[in-house]
Amino acid sequence: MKNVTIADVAKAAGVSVTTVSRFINGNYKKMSDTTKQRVQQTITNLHYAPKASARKMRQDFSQMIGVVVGDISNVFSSLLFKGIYDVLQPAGYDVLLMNSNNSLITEQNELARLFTQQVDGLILQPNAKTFTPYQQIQTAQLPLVMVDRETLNQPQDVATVVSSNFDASHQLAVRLASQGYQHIITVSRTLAETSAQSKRIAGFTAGAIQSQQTMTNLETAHHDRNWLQQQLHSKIATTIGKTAVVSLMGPVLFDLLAVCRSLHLTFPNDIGLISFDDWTWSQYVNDGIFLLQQQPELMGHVAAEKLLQQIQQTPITTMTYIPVKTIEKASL
Amino acid sequence: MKNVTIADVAKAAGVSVTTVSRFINGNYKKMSDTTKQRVQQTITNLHYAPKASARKMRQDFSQMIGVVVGDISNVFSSLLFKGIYDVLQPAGYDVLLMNSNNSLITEQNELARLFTQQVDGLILQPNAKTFTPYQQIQTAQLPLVMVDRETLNQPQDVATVVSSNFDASHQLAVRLASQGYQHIITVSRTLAETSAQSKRIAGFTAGAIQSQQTMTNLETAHHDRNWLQQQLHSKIATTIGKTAVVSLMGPVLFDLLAVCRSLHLTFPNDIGLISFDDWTWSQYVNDGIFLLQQQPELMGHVAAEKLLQQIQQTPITTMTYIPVKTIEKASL
DNA sequence: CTGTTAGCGCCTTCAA
DNA sequence: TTGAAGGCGCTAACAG
Repeated sequence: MKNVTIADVAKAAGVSVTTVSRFINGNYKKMSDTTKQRVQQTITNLHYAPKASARKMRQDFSQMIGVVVGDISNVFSSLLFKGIYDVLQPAGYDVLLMNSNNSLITEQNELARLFTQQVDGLILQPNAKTFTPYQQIQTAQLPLVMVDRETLNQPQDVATVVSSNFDASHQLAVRLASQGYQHIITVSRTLAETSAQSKRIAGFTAGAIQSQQTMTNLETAHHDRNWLQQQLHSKIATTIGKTAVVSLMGPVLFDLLAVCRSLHLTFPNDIGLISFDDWTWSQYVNDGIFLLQQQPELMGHVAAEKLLQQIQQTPITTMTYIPVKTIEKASL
Repeated sequence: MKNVTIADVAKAAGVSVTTVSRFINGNYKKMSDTTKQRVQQTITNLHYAPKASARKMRQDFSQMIGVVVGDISNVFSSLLFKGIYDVLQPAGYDVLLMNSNNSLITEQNELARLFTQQVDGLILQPNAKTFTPYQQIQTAQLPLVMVDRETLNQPQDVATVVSSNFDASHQLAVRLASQGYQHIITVSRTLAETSAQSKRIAGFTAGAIQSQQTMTNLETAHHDRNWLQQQLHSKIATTIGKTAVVSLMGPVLFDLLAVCRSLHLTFPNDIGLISFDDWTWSQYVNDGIFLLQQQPELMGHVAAEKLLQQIQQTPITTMTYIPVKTIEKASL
């Protein structure tokens, strides 16, 4: 039982390949009902399935979209993908998912592969600081949507979907002041200039200046949990007034909780504890952790829709900010 | 600037298409260094990228693998995918990811699309109870690996990777008895016969019989949290002896924690609390929740490796059980 | 070491 | 309402 082609179907049905092709593509206009029936029948009999690759040769689109995320084992990425998929699949697109491991080199390699696959569009959580490595995509006229991270020197017309990280952080800082917190300590894992974390730091800094609080960031990238513990201990021990500690990404919260336990710091008594997190598990830690939550699924949704619009040449708004949700819990 | 083809490169480099083709495919054996250089140069100059679809027409493989998971927003699925991807991508395969939403209909539709895309192999977290809907895959000689769920009437030679759900549950029941627990209540969300949850129930039941404990399952699929609360309350209120409550899947643990809080049940004092969960967030709830943890990433790894072996016609062991890890915490 | 050429399966213009 | 035929970009005989 070899590969069955459109010709096989045509022969078996006693019609021409053209007719079969028309049938496949839903061009029923010029086709008698009898023919239609017969073709349909033969197709199911022979288990015929048209081959996408052959199709792609003749058309100049592939009905495939490439998605490159930073780390699919991350809740953010997987929810983002879900949002994307739920829009693209019903629209008739198959999705090639690639995982860049937050590495620019891997990412560039994957982009090359997606080019080779002739995807009709690209949704990208970029790893590079600047837009330069993505210039080629624009040059190739390939519809593109950037998600979650803004690159520097990015042309105005590049569609982008990010969280309102700066605003949410800024507002929270001001609110913290109004609740009597005089010091803010943020804890990040990486300081990549373009990362969401940097925007958050910037937001808190701006808010702290405005509200006359102190603001420090602890960068844990090259340190272990002990280091964090020491830093936190010395900061808080030597400080007068209420301190709020903010985890700038989900995984950091794990570290922070461990450290608090070791240091016998309770919240909201000893410190205020806040975290950015895209997952609500922490509502079961004590009376819950105060959360700033992105909306990755919504972001995926919006990004996919923008991509489709680009493919259909519909003009789009290029920069979209998705609000960060505040989940109020007793840790503050 | 139109599509640049292999012919364009050939012309520009002053060689034949064959030579270019050979170069692309790494057939350097019969090629002078000068030619090689020239072709390389021209390719980069022209930004040439070979088109996968044209290639696929000539070869009978696509270098693409289809993966269908139940719910990508689930930690299990996303870690599973990561495991798969980390093996397949380095091996030169691109991965088409599909999300069946745990629906058989969606899944079948997606399988059809993957056929159309002529994937070289399939990794599937199946939704059907029986193997029948997947018969066609076998008939089409398409390499296939089933993950996470066993179907009924499944041919012996179908490669499968599942967690050792039964054994882990069985052993835990026995252990519970030895710790003085006389009653086991499991809480599930669905009772799909082939689901991992059913295997777990079976394991606990077998262990309970062996150790002379009572064993009840609470099926929450068509009920709300209130119902669960009432059930649990009445069971525990009317019971003499220690009771262990087991969440059979991660999300159920959320419900259970909420219910415990409402009923003022503490663990391990009032009840023993245990959960299957593929995510370790719960270590920060009180002194941590006792966990039975699958190893989705490892499962993906193994599944992908099995698939590659099938593609290379290497004989494989068809059924593999991946051990469930026990994370001992104070909730027991 | 290099080139010529025949298809792979499908869509689409053109003709009937 | 249907069919015939060319060609999409690439690979792999086969021929130098």
